[in-house]
Amino acid sequence: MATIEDVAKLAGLSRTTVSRVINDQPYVTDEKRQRIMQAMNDLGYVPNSSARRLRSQRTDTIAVILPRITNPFFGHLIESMEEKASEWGYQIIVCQTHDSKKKELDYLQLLRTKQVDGVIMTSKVNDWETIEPYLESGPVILCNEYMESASVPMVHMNHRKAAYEATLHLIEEDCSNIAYVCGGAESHLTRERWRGFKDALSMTASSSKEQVIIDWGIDVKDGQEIFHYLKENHPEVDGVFTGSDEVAAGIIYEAGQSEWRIPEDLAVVGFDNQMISMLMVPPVTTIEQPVKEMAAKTIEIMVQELHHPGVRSSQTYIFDHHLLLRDSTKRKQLSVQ
Amino acid sequence: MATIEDVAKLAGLSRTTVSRVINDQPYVTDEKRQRIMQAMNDLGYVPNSSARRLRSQRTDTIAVILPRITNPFFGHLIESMEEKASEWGYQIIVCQTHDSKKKELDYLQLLRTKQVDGVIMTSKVNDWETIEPYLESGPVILCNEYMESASVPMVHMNHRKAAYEATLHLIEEDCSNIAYVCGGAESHLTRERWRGFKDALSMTASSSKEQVIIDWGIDVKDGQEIFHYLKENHPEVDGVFTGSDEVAAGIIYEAGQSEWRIPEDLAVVGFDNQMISMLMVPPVTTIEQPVKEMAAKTIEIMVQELHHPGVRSSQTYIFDHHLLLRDSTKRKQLSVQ
DNA sequence: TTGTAGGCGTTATCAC
DNA sequence: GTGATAACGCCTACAA
Repeated sequence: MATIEDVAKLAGLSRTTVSRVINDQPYVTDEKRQRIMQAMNDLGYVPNSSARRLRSQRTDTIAVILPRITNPFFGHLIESMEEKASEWGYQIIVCQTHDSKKKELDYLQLLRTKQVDGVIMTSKVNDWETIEPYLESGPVILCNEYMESASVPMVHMNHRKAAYEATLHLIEEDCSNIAYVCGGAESHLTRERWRGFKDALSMTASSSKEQVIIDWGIDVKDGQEIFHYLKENHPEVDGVFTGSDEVAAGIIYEAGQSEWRIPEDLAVVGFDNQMISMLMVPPVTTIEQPVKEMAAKTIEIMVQELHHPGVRSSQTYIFDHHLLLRDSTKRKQLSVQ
Repeated sequence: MATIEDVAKLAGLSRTTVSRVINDQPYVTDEKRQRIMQAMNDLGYVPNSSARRLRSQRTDTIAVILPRITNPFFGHLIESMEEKASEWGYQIIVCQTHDSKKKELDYLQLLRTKQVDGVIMTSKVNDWETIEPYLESGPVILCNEYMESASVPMVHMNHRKAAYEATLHLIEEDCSNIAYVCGGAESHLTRERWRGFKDALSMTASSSKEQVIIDWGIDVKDGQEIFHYLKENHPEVDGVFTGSDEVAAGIIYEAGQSEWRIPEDLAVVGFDNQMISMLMVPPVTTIEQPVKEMAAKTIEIMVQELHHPGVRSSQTYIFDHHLLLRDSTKRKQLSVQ
């Protein structure tokens, strides 16, 4: 590997001057600049990034913590983040926790060891008290996941309101026994959805029966099992609010296998407006999140914090959801027909 | 930020001894080891990774180049790679090219600037001649995408054979006008599939009509458009081989909207065995790739190359596919019923 | 068993 | 305009 020293020698100049050329600085005659460029070319020189990092104390890299990238919501989120970040000259490193507290901390450690300049958390499994000490080492931003009291910037949707609207919709479609399905790690986001769900239920005088709650629904497979669980143990349930389109799809798929009719026998609401929610038969009523916008805003804040360190903001940006009504909940119109 | 020097001072010892403790080396009395650990704790010391990288000339990071992470096939691939890599203490950085030649080269450049120790290419948009010079800077492995003549290790399926089998299956199901759909960048992988497709067709005396080829099918939306394209321009087509489950899903969805029957009016084959292929109505016949195994093997080779540099192998590992027969192609049995 | 000192490749500071 | 020189934080001969 050629170093800056080699270039300097070949060009018959000093490292300093070469460095100036590399970094597009002034105070170099055109003639020497040419000579140096030539030398760099001849040697196939490229600046060593480890050395630059050590010297500049910056890595131009951002860590994004998420549960698993195969969850399409996070896939889309990180895709958008990567695009935006690269516009600013930053790299993204993907940190999958698989909901492990240890892994999450390992990844936060990247901030301490200066392998990344900042961390974006799209999920959170450790307590905030455990995470807080890491803030000293660099900016941390919460995107998607959030908390009550902000000590860091947060970018997210109002999940409580979203869940509220979705549940209300189920009620309006004459569901009288609505099950609640969530999954993944216990989190504020999940609690917010739960609150929204309860808010809606409390609007109605009904719900005599005991509430059916399922907290282990993450993917399609879980959805399939959940259907059978409901069928066996809670045949009275006629509506389900799920925290993900994948779970909703699993339920609907298995319902089809068992010759249940959706939405007549069971209305289903998903979350995230993934492709799959449109493709299912029947298509799934779901909640759309402005993923790109949230990703862009998050990167924007991060870049700002990195460019103006010390100005630690803790602003919160809340985005609007959009309830997409589809056939998986269309009970009234169907019965009229 | 505390440095090794600070720790040494606080413990009343030298940097060397501290370094020994950090790296779990022998020749340190237990007592001093304790003292140093204490000091590290008190100062909240963590080794600076940029310095380590510069010193050791290693980054413990691997770049994975792919078109887009929201394509589930690549999502699963990178998920498995990340898991395996982290077992070996390596990080993965995600490099989405979006099929841009420039981006691909930018990412390969990471190898030159020593930001990563090695590169895994799961797709390839530039010519091999363009890529070859980068091999000097570190190991490059092809996973999924491949070439005729190997100068680097390759891990992949036999796409020709897979396409052959899938097409043969369509023929056996009495499809007489089979359209071929592929997408993304022109690549060897695509060409191999095309060959397999032709191999199968050449087995039959039929196919009087001109071949219908569509080369712009990547995702669900494309699939939807392709359906309409076929409906308008090639109503004689009664079978489609697609290079992706997403495209297949799009076709099937739109066929449903137009009241076409699948597979009676049109049989559809997908690729990759994504969740969606099982969930569609009807479920989609598809080709399963051993994603986890390929990912694991790729990381294994990479780690080996990194641990024993110089021994540049160019071994090829070919994995078997598995054709999953589902209802989207079940024409014969249906007509018998 | 411990410490000294040099260097990994850059860039910033200060002289010239 | 240009060039010495000193860091950045760490590891590792080599010496003691």
